[in-house]
Amino acid sequence: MTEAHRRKKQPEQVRQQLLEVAARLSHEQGVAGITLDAVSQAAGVSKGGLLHHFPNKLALLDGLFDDLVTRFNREIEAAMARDPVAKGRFTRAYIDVCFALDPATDVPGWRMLTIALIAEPHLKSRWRDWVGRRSVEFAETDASTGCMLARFACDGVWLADLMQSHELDAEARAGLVENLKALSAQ
Amino acid sequence: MTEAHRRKKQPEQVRQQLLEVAARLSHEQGVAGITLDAVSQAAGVSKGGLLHHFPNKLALLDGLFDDLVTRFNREIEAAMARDPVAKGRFTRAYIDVCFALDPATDVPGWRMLTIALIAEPHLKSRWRDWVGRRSVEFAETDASTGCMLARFACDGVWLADLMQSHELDAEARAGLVENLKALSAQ
DNA sequence: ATAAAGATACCGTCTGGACGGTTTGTCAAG
DNA sequence: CTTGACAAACCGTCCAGACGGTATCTTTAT
Repeated sequence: MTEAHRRKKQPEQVRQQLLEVAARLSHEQGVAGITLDAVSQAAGVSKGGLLHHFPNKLALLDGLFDDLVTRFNREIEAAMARDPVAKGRFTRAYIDVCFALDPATDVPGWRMLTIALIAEPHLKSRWRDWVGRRSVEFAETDASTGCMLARFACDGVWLADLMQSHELDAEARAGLVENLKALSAQ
Repeated sequence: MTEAHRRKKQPEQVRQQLLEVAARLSHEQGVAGITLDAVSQAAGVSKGGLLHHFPNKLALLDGLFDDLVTRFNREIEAAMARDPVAKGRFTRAYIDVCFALDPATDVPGWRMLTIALIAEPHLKSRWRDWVGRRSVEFAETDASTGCMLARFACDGVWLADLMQSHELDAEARAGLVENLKALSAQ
């Protein structure tokens, strides 16, 4: 009842909790699982509490998008920093990050994002912006057909992970990574 | 009122009409646009009529899935029949069919399907079955890393078309096709 | 050949529940 | 004592599906 009133107020932590729960629910129950009721309840917060942090559902999806893209960006940049060769550097980072995703833990969040991306015109355009900026930024080093091809293949693998449609063992994945990296240098 | 009762009964045609309308609606209004009311009304059929053909909403999605996969299969087989070389034949057909999709007309149906695939565990497993059967069937000719890679890249391009995230002109697409086909022979 | 007897293909309304969002209230920290 | 961080009840809408019909087609019995 007044439970949450008594506990220490940690708005930032609650906000993070809400995002995590939303990602988890989308994994367990599909898109339909992301309802304000379900998210708030699973996060141990009332619906009003959720709507205090995110004024409406779209804002919640937006927050999730920001969160995940920020994380993705950070990993890409970290991977790029480790790569001494300029040509195809972005593409190799893309490959590494995509294949480093642990299907059991990381994919769920992205699964939801994909669905939201395709379903929500608003998020779709934000994603397009991200892709557009990146492709301009790395036009000098990563615009070759080989690089594009490699990145598209990453997306395909990622999609396969998402819908668990292909059974790829570690060996097959390693083989793919090797070939893709070769393409990125071409 | 009794209008539709008087018209000739054409169950198969009505069924097809319902599927077409469902695909169209998902294109125009997103997944949320696929409601029993909207589909039935746009197809010029009552809700009861729709539920006569498809006992519930999942059955409607199932029907859509069957319809589209059947069409996809037919095109794949037609493309394979035109290819004299055994090695990588399936993969090349896959490439052709994926790139032959007219983003303006064919994608809408697939867009909805993708969303449903990711969102609906039931359809997801049916898709997995299809992929599994195909990959067994063409294990001899299309199991090389190059072939797999090419097909994954197709999926990536198809995803990009779906969310209109990349601006690919005809030239870039042609270049991709060329490279992918080279990979299929490797 | 034909009429009765289903079977099939629909129609139109109703309901119960879910869901996004609002409002009002309450507690606690600064 | 004001403001931020919640709680809890509530509202309007939308939607899936149930239900009870009616009209047309098909089969069967005569």
